[in-house]
Amino acid sequence: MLTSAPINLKQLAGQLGLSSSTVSRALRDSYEISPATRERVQQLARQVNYQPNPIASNLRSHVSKTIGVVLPQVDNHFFASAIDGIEEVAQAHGYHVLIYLTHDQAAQEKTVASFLGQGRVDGILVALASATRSVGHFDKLRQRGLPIVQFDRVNRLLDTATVTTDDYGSAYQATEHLLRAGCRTIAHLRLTENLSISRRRLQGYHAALRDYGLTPDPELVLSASDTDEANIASIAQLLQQRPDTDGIFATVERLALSSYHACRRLGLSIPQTVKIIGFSNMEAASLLAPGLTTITQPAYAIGQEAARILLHALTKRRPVLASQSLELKSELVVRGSTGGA
Amino acid sequence: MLTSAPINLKQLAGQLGLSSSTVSRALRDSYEISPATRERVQQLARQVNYQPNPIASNLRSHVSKTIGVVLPQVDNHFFASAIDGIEEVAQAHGYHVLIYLTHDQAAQEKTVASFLGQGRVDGILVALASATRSVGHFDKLRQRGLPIVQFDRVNRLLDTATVTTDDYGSAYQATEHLLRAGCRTIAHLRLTENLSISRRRLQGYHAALRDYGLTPDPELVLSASDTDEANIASIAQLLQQRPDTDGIFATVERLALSSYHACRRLGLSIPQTVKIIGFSNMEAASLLAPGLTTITQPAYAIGQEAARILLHALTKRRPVLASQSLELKSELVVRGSTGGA
DNA sequence: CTGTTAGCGCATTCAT
DNA sequence: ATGAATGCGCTAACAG
Repeated sequence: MLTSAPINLKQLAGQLGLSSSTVSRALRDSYEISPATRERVQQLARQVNYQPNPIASNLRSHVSKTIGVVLPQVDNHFFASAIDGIEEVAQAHGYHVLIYLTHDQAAQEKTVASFLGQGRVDGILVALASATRSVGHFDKLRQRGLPIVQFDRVNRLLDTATVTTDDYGSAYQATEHLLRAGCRTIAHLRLTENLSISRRRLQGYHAALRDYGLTPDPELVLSASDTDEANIASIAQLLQQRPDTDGIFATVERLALSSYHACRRLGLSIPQTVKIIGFSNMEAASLLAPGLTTITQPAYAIGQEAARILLHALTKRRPVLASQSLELKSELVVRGSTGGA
Repeated sequence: MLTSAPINLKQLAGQLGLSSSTVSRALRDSYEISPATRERVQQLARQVNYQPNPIASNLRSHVSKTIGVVLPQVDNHFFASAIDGIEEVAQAHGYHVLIYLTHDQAAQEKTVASFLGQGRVDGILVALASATRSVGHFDKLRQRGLPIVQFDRVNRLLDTATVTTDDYGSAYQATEHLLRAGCRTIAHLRLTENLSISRRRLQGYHAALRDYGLTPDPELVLSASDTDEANIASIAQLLQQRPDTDGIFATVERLALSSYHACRRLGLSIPQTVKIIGFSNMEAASLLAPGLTTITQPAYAIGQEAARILLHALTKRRPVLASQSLELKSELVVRGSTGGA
């Protein structure tokens, strides 16, 4: 089926009257090659458009020039932007990006981890699934020497560099925003307990409440279910059980939207009766939604930084150190407060 | 650095007292292996957690079990959902997904095409960059026998199967929606002329205007620039030059949002003075935005179908036929007209 | 049904 | 500075 099979090293060497090993070295700028032949080789290589076979190269050298990216979802603007940043940095370094979606499921993530242990990738970028409790599947890879960087949804039990946002601070800020707007009964919607991101956001929320003289009420803290519909139902239920609820702090985009739905369904007017603030990376949300305040994470930058840390390790052949971890700032976007574009 | 190197075929064969070829065949369920030894082999393989090296396999068999996905962007809900669908189908078939972003630039796309010609992938899924004029770089791959499926942003000059939506029909429907709402001066915002998607959407718009007794006015047709800021400026300029404009039909999500921005900037009230309808796949948009009507493409399904066509070709070892092309329906979502979830 | 042999394309010894 | 030989781990052609 293949028409014009691409030229290979041996054929190139043949045309030059050299051995393939010499050509191989010349192409890789080996120091032990005369500048003259190096130039000659590289010129012909360009001329005939020689493309080294990356598979063969990989088999021999154990370098795939590929990184694996593991994400819970991509239909969420945060991860979409993160991929964008990752891809940009990877491409700039000549790396390829293999992508895997876990749909927030632990089993899926384990399967993916086993794929990643087969030598397809030189390193891994991961945002853990919210359902993940044990990180053994990734730790095994780490112990084998595969560099890993966690971002956003991280777990401290997995000893790697991490790139996160100031979850505590922005949760505090978000809660404070509602408190200043007069809210006194603020619901807290979160993904799951076992992500550090969830814990830290809850702590920020608690701290803000206390600083404003309020006592955290466990009844107002809701952990997400698997489906949007279930979440909307739980939120609606909470709002009915606690009609005094006047504020909602959603720690992820989906839950902010579900809150919107739930309020609509119950006929609660949104900025007036209940105020909603939520993490979200839809640039459109703050533009389109009246009364919705968003906390926007620097998703693109997070992707870039995570990729940079990983690629630095790969190109310098150094391990990834936990000490390289980064914490970036989120941005509170109050509707109307943003500029033009 | 690598601690416990994974076991390989030869070692496995050694432990079983068999030759590696027998083991290889037993693992691949070859018909010419006795059920007894096949069972024995597979059992030990599971026990010692043998993972075949996909790189070596690829080098030998020219099968990478990987598909390449080329996208203009991912910070756009349409493509994000499409990836989701693609990934799901790929994973179900045991395929891996390599992702490349072109940022709508032709040069980037050429580079990517050359990567894809190196044997990393068994097939390609592509949504063309809007800046792409010639498709020679992909056609070369196609001629070499690499199966390609285009989706959404397709070009007929590249003879492959395509998966698209009913661009003509939905553009007609969108324009009609504005006409019925009383609009008489409707601007048409599009990406670029050289995508069939753009042409067909423009035709649908023209047809609707004519059917309502209006003459298409070229002055109202605007092609997008490179940056959002430039687009907002052009749209604002158009709205000032033609203050009679009472409707905007944006053929892509970004342009719908830019229209929103432009109206805001000029202080035009959105459902009252100017009505906007736009293609968009933010499930949130129709929920959040007052007065914004959206046409939602079945992005997830498009991704799935495109992947299915490609994987069918790969697993059956058949070429991709243009006759396998699919056209899916879009959905017009008028604000408030949608149900609960 | 199973074993032997060969080689995918490249990078790396080891020679010279 | 260059070439010859070896093998990465696997699959396939060719025996038996």
